[in-house]
Amino acid sequence: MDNRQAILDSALTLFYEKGYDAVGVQQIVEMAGVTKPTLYYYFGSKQGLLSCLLTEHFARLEAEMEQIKEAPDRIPDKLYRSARTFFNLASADPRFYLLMLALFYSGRKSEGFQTVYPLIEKYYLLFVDIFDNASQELGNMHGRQKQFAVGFSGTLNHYLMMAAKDMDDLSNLTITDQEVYAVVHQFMYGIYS
Amino acid sequence: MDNRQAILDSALTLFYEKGYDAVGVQQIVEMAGVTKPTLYYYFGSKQGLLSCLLTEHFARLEAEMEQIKEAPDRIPDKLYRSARTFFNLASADPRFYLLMLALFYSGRKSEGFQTVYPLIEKYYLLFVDIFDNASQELGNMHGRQKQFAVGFSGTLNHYLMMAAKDMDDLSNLTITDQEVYAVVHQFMYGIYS
DNA sequence: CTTCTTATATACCGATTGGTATAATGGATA
DNA sequence: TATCCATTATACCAATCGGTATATAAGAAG
Repeated sequence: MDNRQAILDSALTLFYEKGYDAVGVQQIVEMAGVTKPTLYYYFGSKQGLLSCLLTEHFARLEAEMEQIKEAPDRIPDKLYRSARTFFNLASADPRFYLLMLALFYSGRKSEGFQTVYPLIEKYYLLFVDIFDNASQELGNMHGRQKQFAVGFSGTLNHYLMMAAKDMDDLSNLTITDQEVYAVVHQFMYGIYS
Repeated sequence: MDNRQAILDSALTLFYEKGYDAVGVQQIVEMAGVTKPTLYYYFGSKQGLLSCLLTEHFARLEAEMEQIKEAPDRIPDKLYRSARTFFNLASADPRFYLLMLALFYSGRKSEGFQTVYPLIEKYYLLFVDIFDNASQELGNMHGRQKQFAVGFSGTLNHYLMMAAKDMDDLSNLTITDQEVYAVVHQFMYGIYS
């Protein structure tokens, strides 16, 4: 048994279910079957645990997103591949994705928001970059790149929120390629019009 | 001085800034310039305070949304008026709207979510109703009314999140009629296509 | 066998948590 | 004046909060 991993998994479940602030470290270690010093040995603090949890999950996006950014694809394809990547991440562990959303929507001065924001900003800036490099393809964007970046990621998040909403068993959250296409298609509609 | 109102206002600010779970009742009463028994006299519990806070703000929507539902307008007009109403609510007090969003995105088993959900569901069902009564106008919706309802309210929330994102002073959060039109227009695009 | 390092548990810390028992205000009513 | 009711403060509660000092167990290295 890997205690470190057990702690991470228990924390993810509890943070997702009840929220970061509402969960005590005591509850986490009990669920993981360890004691508090073990948690503090690996993660240093409650916030360190959250930070580590988020960073390790976000790492899965890293390579793939970098690839998409550098590829010579046209905008619709880049957006399609990005959406597919995000949806795959959400399917792989809905708990993580929904926790991320909850933290992102929480108060700016909260520990949770401040922990997740740097990670989210990274991928947000990557989207800005994609739209920046596409001025020639989409014509003059009049500085609306940021708006599109926020809009696109917001659209993806909203779609996943919708998909997860009515499920009580999140273990088989899947988004088909047709759905991905439809989401990106509808978003592009808004850009071209 | 109205102590009850002072408590509600302090709670709204703190809940919005740091999150419901991260704020203690002690902090609330200190900011309001009262003591704990005063808070418990008026609201009974911390959750009672939140519930009261949300209910009183939601009440502003009540009449207007009921009017929109009963009106003989066509779908685009109903959606436009609904959007305008929601945006006005957000403008009137961005703290409340963003708190509501944070609670809605928080874990299903959290006190905050369970408190806000019945209130949100009410207006969600109202949207479902609007789309239900519009089958003849929009053609066979193949049971996608709920999807549209979630999608529409999600679009509004997402737009307000966007608008509030980069503002450090939320006191003048305004959404113009042109913007409202654009948002609804883009959403309708997705429906007809 | 000894020493060093990694990993874990017992038992504790002061501070804060949501909540309350009790009493004292102060204005209206009788 | 006496009574009553709404409102507020002092002082307290057990429980939990995030975090730690100390000791110990186990395996690797010398």
